[in-house]
Amino acid sequence: MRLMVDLARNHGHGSSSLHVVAEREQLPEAYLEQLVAILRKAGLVTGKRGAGGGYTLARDPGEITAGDIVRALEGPIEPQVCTAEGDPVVNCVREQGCGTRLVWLKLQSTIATALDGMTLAELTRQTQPTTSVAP
Amino acid sequence: MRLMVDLARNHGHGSSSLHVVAEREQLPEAYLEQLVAILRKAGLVTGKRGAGGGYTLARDPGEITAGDIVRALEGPIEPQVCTAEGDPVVNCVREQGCGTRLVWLKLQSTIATALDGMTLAELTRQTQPTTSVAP
DNA sequence: TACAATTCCGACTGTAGTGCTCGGAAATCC
DNA sequence: GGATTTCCGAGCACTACAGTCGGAATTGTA
Repeated sequence: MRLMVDLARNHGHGSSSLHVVAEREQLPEAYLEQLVAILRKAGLVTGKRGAGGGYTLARDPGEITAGDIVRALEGPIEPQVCTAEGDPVVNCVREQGCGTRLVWLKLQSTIATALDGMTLAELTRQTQPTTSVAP
Repeated sequence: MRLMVDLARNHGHGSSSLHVVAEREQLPEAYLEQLVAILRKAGLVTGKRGAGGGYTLARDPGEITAGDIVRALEGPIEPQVCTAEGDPVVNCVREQGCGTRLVWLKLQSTIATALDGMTLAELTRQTQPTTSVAP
């Protein structure tokens, strides 16, 4: 998440190497490498190899939501297996009788709505960069 | 959760033993025992020992929310440690600069609102019992 | 009073996810 | 050719979750 917001902040100024991002965000570089691989496969970022390379957002910051990122990294939003996003009810034998399915369904849609409603553009707008850049 | 809804359904008809609940809800009794101990310590249910004993909701089903149950079993609602419910920001050094704290804060309040808005009474009203009882 | 039912309690186990490390191969720029 | 950087796979420590087990304390009833 922090990685993506960082990339969003630098969107339009070329690509950022993980090394730089890791330093800016105080995150372990080796770990980011692993995460960004998933984000790349999900089509959220694009990587460029070699010296001067790095990563860039694949879409405009206004077109990427927190939901996109969460889904890429953690799979479909499902408080319980029986309430997986979009899929038909397949894992639960109880369906009708289950007194709690309603809770998880409601929760799932609430969470999804909240996450899908926040774009990276908004997040960069509403927060300060971690290290201030000279003017 | 299923346990609590089951108790709510039987509220006003004496106490239910875990043995019976476990059978009705198809849940492992030994496991329920452990969970109900937590719920009891949280003041959500009361237990009565001995033959004919069992558990009862400590309050009216309309006075117990899904949020109460989740908080009892899983602790405060916090998508991230730095966004624990109610507490002042204490775990995060980044505070201002963190581009993602907003996401978790929003998520936390959304989830809490959703869970706190569902009472056991509503859940029993909107669902069928797992095994139908003869009239 | 004995017995059965039932809560109460603590310790233990297996599995999966999360955050993180390491070593190395491939591409790209200078 | 060398530095930079992405790409890839394997592995590790920790924690939470779901579940089991054995046994002690309490209470109603025959």
